[in-house]
Amino acid sequence: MAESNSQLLRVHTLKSVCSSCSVLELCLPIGLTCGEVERLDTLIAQRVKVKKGTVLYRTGDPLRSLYAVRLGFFKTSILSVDGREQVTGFQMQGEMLGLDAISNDHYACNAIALEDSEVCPLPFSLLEKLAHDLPSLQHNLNKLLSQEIVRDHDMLLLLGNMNADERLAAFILNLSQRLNMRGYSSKNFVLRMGRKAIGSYLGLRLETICRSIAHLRQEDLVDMRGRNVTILDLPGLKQKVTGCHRHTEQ
Amino acid sequence: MAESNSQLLRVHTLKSVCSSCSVLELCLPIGLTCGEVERLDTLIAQRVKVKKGTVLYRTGDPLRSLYAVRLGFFKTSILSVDGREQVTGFQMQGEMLGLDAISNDHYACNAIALEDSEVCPLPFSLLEKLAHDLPSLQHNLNKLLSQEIVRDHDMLLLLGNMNADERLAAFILNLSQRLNMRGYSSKNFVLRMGRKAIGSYLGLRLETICRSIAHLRQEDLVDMRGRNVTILDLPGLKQKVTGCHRHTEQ
DNA sequence: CGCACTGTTGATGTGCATCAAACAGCGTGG
DNA sequence: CCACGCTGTTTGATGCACATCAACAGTGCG
Repeated sequence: MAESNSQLLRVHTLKSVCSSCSVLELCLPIGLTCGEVERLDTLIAQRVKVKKGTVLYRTGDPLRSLYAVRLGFFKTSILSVDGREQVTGFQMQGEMLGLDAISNDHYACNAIALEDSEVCPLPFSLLEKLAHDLPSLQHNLNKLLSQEIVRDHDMLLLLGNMNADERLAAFILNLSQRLNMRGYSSKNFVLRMGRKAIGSYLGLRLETICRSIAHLRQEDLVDMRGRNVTILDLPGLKQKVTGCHRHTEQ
Repeated sequence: MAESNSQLLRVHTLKSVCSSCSVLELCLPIGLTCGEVERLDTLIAQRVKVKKGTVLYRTGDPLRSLYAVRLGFFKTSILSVDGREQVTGFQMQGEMLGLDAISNDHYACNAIALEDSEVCPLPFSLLEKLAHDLPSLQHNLNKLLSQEIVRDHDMLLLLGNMNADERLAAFILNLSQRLNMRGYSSKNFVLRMGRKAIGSYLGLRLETICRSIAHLRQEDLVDMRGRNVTILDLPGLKQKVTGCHRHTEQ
């Protein structure tokens, strides 16, 4: 039995390596040579399945690994003392979980799978060592961290300056674009999170989310029934956001 | 003349090194050995003075250096296309500017000095090389980036869940604590930014800031006249924020 | 089939934005 | 020196966007 188990594990391990991973071009290995990706492979003992609703890590847990999302969908959130939840992000394949834990070796948020998912745990101490050997990996890690900061600043702009309809439009456009980058339809997709989570992310109540959905529908910009989203008028939707959207020169 | 000039520069250079810098224990060199700090010194060609109101860098400028604030006070902000401003942070001595530029080699915000200030430019490509030689420097850089993410997430919680009075209380407490860490009074300090900038940072209008100040004064929590702040009731002020404040286990 | 959960829509209230005016501080120039 | 304008701050009156409370519809699961 031990043997058959190790056989199974081996198969699993072989499948888990970065070099054969379909999200390689969106993940940590961007721009690494084949040889470098192979060394990155050695980090990943195995992929881990995370069932829908399962907590990947909790606030305060000691940092062991960063997690690359290989498949599925996560949300990260922080909790106030009196139980109010602030969703800090939604992560899909190729995106990294746990970056906030580097600050003090403990995760600073909760990460929950919104659907059956799969992650590649990257033991952080090993990752740091490997990054030392592979400067472009180190550079990628730096970039990843910095990108998260830029994203967060964009969220500050959203929360500080946009009204409910604009926030929702920006949210839908953001999802659309990220799905598109991954080869999925940018016009037609299904939400992995409920209205409450969207509301928490956008700093609104779930009822307000519903009403803003109704507004966008009345303007024939999107069709949303339940969790199914169809973008009817992409330029119109963008119009709704630009103006209050980030000014990025170059 | 060239000689006397280089003499002057030399003096300035000598004074600029990390090893003799008073904010060393709050800056990049935390935990570095003397030898390591000396190597970090080689990065810093000279300190740069930045006059009040001067732009240190703008959105879209190519990343050349990160900047350690040695003295003074900065604000960073992003601009929406139609000119609305979102302040993303206020930086004081020992804090780093430009971390968001690593994401794509261009600064993603504007940095402006709120008073006459002084920064240590850290040429980023050199910093990366040096970090490769000094693992603990690399680790510090990673931590710095991650800490910025955690701070930003706290701001999301603030903007998403707190009312005006709570936001202002949190803001004052945050300043008080950071000043305290630097050896200044935590009860008595002067604001370096105007009501408008505070409002932008906290997602509120300047009039609302004024009113919230009035509220906190009426409750005898703080005395604020103009830019002078006196904290009268620290526990009371904290009380105002806890409840909606971040739940951090351990 | 019934129950729980999620989403939708309506009625009402409130916290903050907006508009407006007065005031304080401060440097400039007459 | 004071008059002046400029900028930043304070306070009041009003309106509106979103929260809150409540009822109901749709969906999925045991």
